[in-house]
Amino acid sequence: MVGRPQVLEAAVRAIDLHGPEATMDDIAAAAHVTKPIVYRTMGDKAALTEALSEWLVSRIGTATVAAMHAEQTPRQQFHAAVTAYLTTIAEHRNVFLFVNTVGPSTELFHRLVDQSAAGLVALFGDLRTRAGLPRSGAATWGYGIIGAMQVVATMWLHHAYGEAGEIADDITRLLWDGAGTTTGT
Amino acid sequence: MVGRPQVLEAAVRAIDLHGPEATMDDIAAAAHVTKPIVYRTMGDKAALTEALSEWLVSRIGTATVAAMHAEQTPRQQFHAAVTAYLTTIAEHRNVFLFVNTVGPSTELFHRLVDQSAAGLVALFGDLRTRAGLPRSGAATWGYGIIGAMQVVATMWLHHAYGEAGEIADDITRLLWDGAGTTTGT
DNA sequence: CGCCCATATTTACCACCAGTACGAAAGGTC
DNA sequence: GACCTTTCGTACTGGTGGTAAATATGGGCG
Repeated sequence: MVGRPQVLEAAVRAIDLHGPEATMDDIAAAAHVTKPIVYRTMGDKAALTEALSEWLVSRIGTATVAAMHAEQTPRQQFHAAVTAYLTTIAEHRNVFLFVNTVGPSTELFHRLVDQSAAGLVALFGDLRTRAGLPRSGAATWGYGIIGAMQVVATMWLHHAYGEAGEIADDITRLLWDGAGTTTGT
Repeated sequence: MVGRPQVLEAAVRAIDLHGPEATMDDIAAAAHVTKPIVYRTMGDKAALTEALSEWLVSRIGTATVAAMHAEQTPRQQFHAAVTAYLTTIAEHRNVFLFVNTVGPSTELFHRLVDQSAAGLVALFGDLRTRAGLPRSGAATWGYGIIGAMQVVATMWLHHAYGEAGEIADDITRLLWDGAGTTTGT
């Protein structure tokens, strides 16, 4: 009897080995088990992907809280969170790419994005109301930040330009300071 | 003899009809032609997707120049460009979703992103050097803006929350003004 | 000990879609 | 009219997600 944890761990191993194109058979083989077992345990590929996403998000979360300190300014905390995100996905590069294999026009994508955005929405919802802005716009901010991180990270992994810290500098200048204010226009 | 324009137009029609899951057979049928013809004309699905992306980008471009005016402030121009982007993809919703079916861990995705980012990189590269920032960071800004627009647009099309103008307001507050400066922290 | 049933697992399959080989037909040339 | 070239359609392959039916495994009971 093989459970979710084993299959998940096997999936990570298979994806580390075969890259983001790892197939369900590869994952089953890595778990020393056959495909129907994987399907009985995990549901379908979307569910497995969702589980892997949660696995990644949790890693990013712990890396983030480890990097953020109370005495930092909000901007410094934002920068630390971005750096934690980048270094974590770099460590689990293939899993990140596998999770991001899901096309943006799928139901799973919407769930994953809404899930990831939830924390940001709560955070910026409060900040916005305190600043007199309608709370509703926080959703757009959440989506925007998720999307920006996603694409920057993907292209960064692909082109390998710059260090994580430099990339985090520029992301912070864009998302926190704003492109317009940074360039003085 | 059927050429690229006809196939492209047929692809748009087929995708409008069948949604973003339209298959190569659907497109061939819409062109009143068989699949090998489509492949001889367009190469493969990636090439067709790339052509559709260029088609969309060009529409967005004309909508953008129509919406931007010289007497506007840079911020107003940015807002107008975002609004043009959103309204254009809303008109061609399924084509947008089809193009975004391509997984972010593919070669095509990287090309499309680099392509779309090129203009932004040139623009913000100049602005950044004028502001004393290293030009290199413009790539990250380009990727970030592309990603933010992509995900916000996808979720907006899916959830249909708010008007294009409102979404553009919030995107502008995020990407132009900055989340930190807008919320006063 | 031997039989039988329930459960767990594998084998073997289907459906679907991108991409292509090969044959048929059409049209031009001598 | 016969031959050749070019163009197109049919029918296939390969590979992947997903599943149904056959099969092994193990435990209770006569």
